[in-house]
Amino acid sequence: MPNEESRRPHTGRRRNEEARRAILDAAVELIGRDEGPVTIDTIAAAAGVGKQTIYRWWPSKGAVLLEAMAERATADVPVTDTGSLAGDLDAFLLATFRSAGTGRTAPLLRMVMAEAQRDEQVAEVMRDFIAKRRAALRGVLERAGGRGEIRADADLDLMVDQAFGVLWYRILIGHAPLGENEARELGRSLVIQSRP
Amino acid sequence: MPNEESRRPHTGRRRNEEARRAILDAAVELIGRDEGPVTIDTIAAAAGVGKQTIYRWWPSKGAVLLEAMAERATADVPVTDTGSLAGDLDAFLLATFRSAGTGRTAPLLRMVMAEAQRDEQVAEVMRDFIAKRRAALRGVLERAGGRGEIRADADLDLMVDQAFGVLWYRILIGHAPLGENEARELGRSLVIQSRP
Amino acid sequence: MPNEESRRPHTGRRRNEEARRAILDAAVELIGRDEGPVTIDTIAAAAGVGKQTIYRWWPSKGAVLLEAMAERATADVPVTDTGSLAGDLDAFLLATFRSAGTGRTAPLLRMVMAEAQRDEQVAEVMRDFIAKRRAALRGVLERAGGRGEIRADADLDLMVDQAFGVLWYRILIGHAPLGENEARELGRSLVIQSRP
Amino acid sequence: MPNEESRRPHTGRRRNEEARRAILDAAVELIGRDEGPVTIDTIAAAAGVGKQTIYRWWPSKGAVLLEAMAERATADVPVTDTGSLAGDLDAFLLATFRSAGTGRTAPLLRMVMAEAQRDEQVAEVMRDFIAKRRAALRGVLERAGGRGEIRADADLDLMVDQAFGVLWYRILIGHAPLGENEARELGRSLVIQSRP
DNA sequence: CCCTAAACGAGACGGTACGTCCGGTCTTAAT
DNA sequence: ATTAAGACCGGACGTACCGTCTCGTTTAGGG
Repeated sequence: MPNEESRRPHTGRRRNEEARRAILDAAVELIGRDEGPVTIDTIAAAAGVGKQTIYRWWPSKGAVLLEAMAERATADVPVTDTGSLAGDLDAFLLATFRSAGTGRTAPLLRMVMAEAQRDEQVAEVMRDFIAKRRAALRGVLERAGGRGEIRADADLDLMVDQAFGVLWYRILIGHAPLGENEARELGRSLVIQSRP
Repeated sequence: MPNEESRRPHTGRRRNEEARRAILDAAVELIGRDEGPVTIDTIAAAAGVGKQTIYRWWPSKGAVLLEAMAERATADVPVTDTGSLAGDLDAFLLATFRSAGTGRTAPLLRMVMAEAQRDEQVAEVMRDFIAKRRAALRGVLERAGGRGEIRADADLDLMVDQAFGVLWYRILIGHAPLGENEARELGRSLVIQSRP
Repeated sequence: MPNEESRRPHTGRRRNEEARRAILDAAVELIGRDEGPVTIDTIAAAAGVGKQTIYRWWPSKGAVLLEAMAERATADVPVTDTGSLAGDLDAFLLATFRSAGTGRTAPLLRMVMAEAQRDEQVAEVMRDFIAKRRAALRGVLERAGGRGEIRADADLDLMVDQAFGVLWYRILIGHAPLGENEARELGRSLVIQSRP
Repeated sequence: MPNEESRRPHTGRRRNEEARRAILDAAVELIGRDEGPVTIDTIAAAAGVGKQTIYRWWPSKGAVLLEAMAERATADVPVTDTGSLAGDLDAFLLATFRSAGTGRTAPLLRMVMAEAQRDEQVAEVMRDFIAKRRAALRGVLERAGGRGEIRADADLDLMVDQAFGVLWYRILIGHAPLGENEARELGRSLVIQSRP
């Protein structure tokens, strides 16, 4: 690790961006295809990369998956302001469900969540990631509160967890779909329960 | 495999119920104590049992944990009828949170859920278990509907998933507590959103 | 598998010669000490090596022991030419008995022979090894035949098998010693029976 | 092992002798057929017998095989007196080779010898058995000595071990046949080397 | 234009857990 | 009381992954 002064700016070969991409893509691809176990070895082989190249940049398999997941999530779910709680929720939840419910992403999320249960390091980064997503949704609710759309004694954190809870619960168990209708219905139920 | 007539009733030694108990208890105990990894070997050793005795009756570690989990859940969460949606929900959610949020049970649930993401056999039994718990809560809501306490266009399945979603989401991420206050607040929000 | 041109010379870490030595030595040591069972696990532990490192290079425990045995045998029994059958036999048998009858080697030979009875792969390599040893002794006899020291109708293969038969029989049963006197007496009996 | 008097003729279910035969036959049969491993379980199953019935009468698998082997050996090799060393040796060795070289017996002998290398109890009984066979052959030689057919300084024990050594060596390695010609040639070589 | 340090693909390494097999003991109902 | 069936404890097997450690090669600065 370079020190803060960076006295010797750099010598030697730089990180290969292609390898990074190949690793993340191979990981997602393997999880999505669901053929056999997804291990560091299979990821490395699928990416045409040595194992050490993975361990040089990530501490564990969970970290790789986590980065792949985070990459997709931040790209897909920008927060928009439509002027009404109903509109904002709809936009947020539709984008979120579309991103998370997708064929390739859902298995990835399942894997990351499973990994976080075994690996405390992954769990920690996961909590950070989750905190950001929750803050985004809570921001939507707080803005609506500023507009007087939410009853004073509403538990915003609980509402946030109801939204993400439904999402994760259905992803992990797979007993119900995660389509646009479900996103809208969920938005509606949150609007109703928060009315002053 | 014995046929439905059970023509050949049984020969040979019977299953040792003490061993079964020791295995399930050891598994829960080890997960709860959180000292080192919980493996089939450590469970067998802690239960004073040969590994084969575990594999004779369960196909995998996940199946053992699942059975231990199911045992506790059915014992702890009977459905009661208080006459009102608010009362019924309170009773159900308080019992559920108390059971699931307990020191020993929460790590067990996390482990089982993680296992279900890797092992399709576990996932299948998990889905059965989850379906029963959801049916119980849905029963509470339907009874309230019969009393006219619920608006006609409410999505009962979504409400059920909001409740269990919050529960699992908080267990798996661990960002918020799962105490009596949270149970009550959750019940209240469900009552509000379902009012006609 | 490298072709004859060796187009791709080699990539990746090379076989660790120290590990190989440690494994073979540990195996012989454990058999010699006769404390508890000699298993792949105990060999690996004694050699400070992972089990997989053993299985990467040998197909079975028998193969490990066989290699250890072959190593010792070729080192210890060079063929010498004294000019007379009696002298050559004496030299060969003394060296052979000294090598095979040694404290550490005899238990090794017993183990290998036992293993060869269960494992056809070991048996095959064993037959190769045995064939070489038999050829060496037969060479001694043929050289004597060239000098006219052996009757025409002598069955050289039978004589060879008498020599090695006595050796193995006594090693396996342990009813008689395998010292210098026995080697000399055996040599004498072979000389006598082969006289023209 | 049932005593010779059968003092307590019967209580409870009676099948002992049949079971004993079935076990010994099944063991030999399984070893001879060479299909899959020969374990206590497979022997019990093939004999239509419970495992406990085997362990009631024999201390280990090796003991079963040993008894099967001993049964055949004593039946097949009576010592005869033809009046000459050459004749006696021929008779003894032909009978021995015929018995040991047989399709079903040779694999049995290999198995027993292998077992004796691992199990000291089997080794002990094996040494007894071997001692008897050696004594029988030594008796033949001593009788010839009494007739003046053997030189004074011949090492009778060595000659005995040469004979049995060839036999076992070829059985265990399988590099040469064990037919009538080999028996006769072996007898001839022993006669030659013992001539006064 | 070479030198040197880092990153790379390959793959062997020490280690842990897996799920299976087998040996020898114990328990059950039937005979 | 003995049997066949079969569950039990213990322990070795051979495999799969993990995360680390060499190898020899490739690549990008700095001299």
